[in-house]
Amino acid sequence: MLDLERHREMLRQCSLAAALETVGERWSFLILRGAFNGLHHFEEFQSTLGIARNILSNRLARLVESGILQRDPDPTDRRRVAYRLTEKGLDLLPVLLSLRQWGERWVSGTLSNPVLVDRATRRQIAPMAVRDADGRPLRRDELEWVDRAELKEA
Amino acid sequence: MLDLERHREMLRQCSLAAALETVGERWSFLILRGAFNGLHHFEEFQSTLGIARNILSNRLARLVESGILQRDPDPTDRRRVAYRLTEKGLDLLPVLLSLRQWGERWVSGTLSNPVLVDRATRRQIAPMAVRDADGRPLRRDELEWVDRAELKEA
DNA sequence: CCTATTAGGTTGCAATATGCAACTTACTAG
DNA sequence: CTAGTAAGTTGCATATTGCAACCTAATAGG
Repeated sequence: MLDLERHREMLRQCSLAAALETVGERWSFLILRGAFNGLHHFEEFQSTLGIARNILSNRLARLVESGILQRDPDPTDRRRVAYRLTEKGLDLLPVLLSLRQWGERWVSGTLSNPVLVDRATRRQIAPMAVRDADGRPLRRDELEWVDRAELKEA
Repeated sequence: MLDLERHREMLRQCSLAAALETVGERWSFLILRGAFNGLHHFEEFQSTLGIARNILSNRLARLVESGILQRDPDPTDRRRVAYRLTEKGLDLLPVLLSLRQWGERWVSGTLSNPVLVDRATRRQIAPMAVRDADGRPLRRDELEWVDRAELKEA
């Protein structure tokens, strides 16, 4: 497995691979979904997800280690530990929503619950979409991949 | 905070697990990244990703089976097979971009390449963000999770 | 204080999944 | 007819996951 380590280093330069290194393991994303929905404690994650305790222990440790969750011992009950999302973890929300919307549309067919709303207007958020710099949604035929070097014009 | 039974019910209705079922396996997403960047053939995926041939074979089969890729035998060279994204697969672009942007910002620190632009203006697309129904980006403190049933107010 | 229960783990072991190298099968090019 | 190429498959080693039982430190109740 030495080559595997070397390969991981190579892939670290691609930010997608880098992202998957930290959140691409089995269960990691479901744990994060739980965290976004207000779960904080080991036993809560364990019972709602039905994940094996050793795997949960391992994943929480890795998520903490990579700065996505923070581990806060409860001062009023020293057995308890609260896991909560850091800024880095909270910033995964667009990923989570995109994936959820895709699953909703193409796999499960059912509308997910709960739903995110604009607190002020109580209106549901827009579907995640690729948009231009002004926020206008772009169709796929309006998109093109270019080398970053060619971007300098204008 | 909501009780555990309620969480259990929420998590059951969430389509995230369904999505992860089909694209959450190791390598699947990196294969899709390749497909989005123009790879089509077995040997191309194999050599650019460095993935084991048997695993690649298995993942391609699963992605085809779940309708994310389609397998097109090349009529001019009957050894060759082109794997290309279906509508369902192409619709994963927001997920891929969100994840890539997160990795760029929080993990790799380096800017990814290539980059998506609006074909007409040559301007780079906006970062993936949570937006209200009118397309305005929302800060995290403007967001709230609500039960879908409470949404009915026009 | 003594005991039961709870929270958050760890351990040992079986079942799966992954990784690697070598091999195969069908073509195709020369 | 031969060499090479594309897309796999096979056998076997290593890693990861899942399960159940166990452990330890803290409470909670009487």
